[in-house]
Amino acid sequence: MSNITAVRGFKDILPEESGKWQHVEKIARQVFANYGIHEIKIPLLEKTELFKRGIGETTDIVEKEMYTFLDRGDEYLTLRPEATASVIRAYLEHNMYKVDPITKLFTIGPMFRRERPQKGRFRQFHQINVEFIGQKDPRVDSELIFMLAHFLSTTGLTNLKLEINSLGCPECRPSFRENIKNFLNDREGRLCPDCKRRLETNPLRIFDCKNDSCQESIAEAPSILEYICSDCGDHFESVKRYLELLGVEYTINTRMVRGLDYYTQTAFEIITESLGSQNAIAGGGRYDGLTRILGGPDIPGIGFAIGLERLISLVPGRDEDFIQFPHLFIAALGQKAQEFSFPLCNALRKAGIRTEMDFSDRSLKSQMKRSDKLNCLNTLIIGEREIDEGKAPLRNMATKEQNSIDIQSIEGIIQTLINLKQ
RNA sequence: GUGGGUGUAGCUCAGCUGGUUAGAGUGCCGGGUUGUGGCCUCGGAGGUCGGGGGUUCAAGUCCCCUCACUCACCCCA
Repeated sequence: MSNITAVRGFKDILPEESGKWQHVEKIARQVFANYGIHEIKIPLLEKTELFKRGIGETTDIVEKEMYTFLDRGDEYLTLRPEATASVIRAYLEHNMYKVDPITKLFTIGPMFRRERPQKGRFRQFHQINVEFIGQKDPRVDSELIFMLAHFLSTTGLTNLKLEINSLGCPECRPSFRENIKNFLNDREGRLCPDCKRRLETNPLRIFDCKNDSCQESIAEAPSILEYICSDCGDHFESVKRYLELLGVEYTINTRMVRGLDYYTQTAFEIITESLGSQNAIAGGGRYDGLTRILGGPDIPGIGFAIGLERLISLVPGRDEDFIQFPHLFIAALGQKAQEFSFPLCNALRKAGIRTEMDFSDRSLKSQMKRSDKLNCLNTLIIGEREIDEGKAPLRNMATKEQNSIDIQSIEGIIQTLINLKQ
């Protein structure tokens, strides 16, 4: 019988990697707290309708990437492909806007998209999401981006690039879309097959194509920024001004389009050179129409998602730099010492001292080897002789210094080791 | 969904044009005298050569199918 393996595109995060994950999540919680953002935990499973309406029926995510199933012949459910729709659903469902018109939320967890796996892209992947709901002020856009940059640099990332754009609003986007379509219709012969198809489905996507001929065709194309209405234009100008005020460097990428239909006005991405073709480590934008689409009142919002796998792969430092080594290894020699050490070991742990020991009663040499392998800071050697004398050598594994410590009482040993820790 | 690459010990890989009991490094376990780790040294365990079929006296090595992983397209975090 063959072995059962993990599902394609679903990854185990192994113990040696988890230190880095915890480190990054800890920084996230600390940074977010400074900006008054509170954690919300939302379900992994939602009614399919939520994503169809929220993300958009014709997006790639909804058309071909969702894990959807019929629940006991009753209703269609979907493993969430992104978090914003769920956060807004919860926000509306609990009437949070009535308690406080300004809400800042974050959530951390897995997302599911059935794409072909490749470098930096998995079918189950993790995101950190932040949503600022209830404010339209361009300063909100700018401080959200400022905070994202703050967070990423705190994790140690460098050489990141911020790109921003404005996608306009339901008032002004359609006219731009028509214009691009007309512009490209004349040049259809030079477009790649994919882009010919996009001409009908989503002409804005042609901006993203990497094909040289398509890029040439579109080089002269009008920019969306020439078409957005004055409200959107003013908003974008203010966002840029406030970014400058906050000292955030950016470049304008008029070709950036986003894959989810709910975005309006400000859109942004953080990209890196060092990740291969999946180069976006974070992305987001404003979604002022989303609450209405989901059946609520008209409430503006803006947010972003960070790809945790991508982020963590760029965090400097080796995996082992993020794990906590034991303070102490107890090498117990012989029956009597083992009997003495077992309760001692667990009393030390209870007192906050990371302690390890070995039950196999092996030679001191192999117990020392194990202490070394576990990277224990100190080793306490206890044999019959030590128990009789009430004193035992405590070896500092780095300096090789050995000091005799009192082992008359467990309380005494705990106190000695706590003092040593400081 | 479409292409390319790769699948040999826990891990990283070697195995020339098919030829006797499949190798190395690393990791693991144990020794190198009586109670002290890292270095060195000796020994040991560990592989249905991804799976299935075929060609052949003989296949890890050639052919076909299949699966998995991986990179790219696509899309996005």
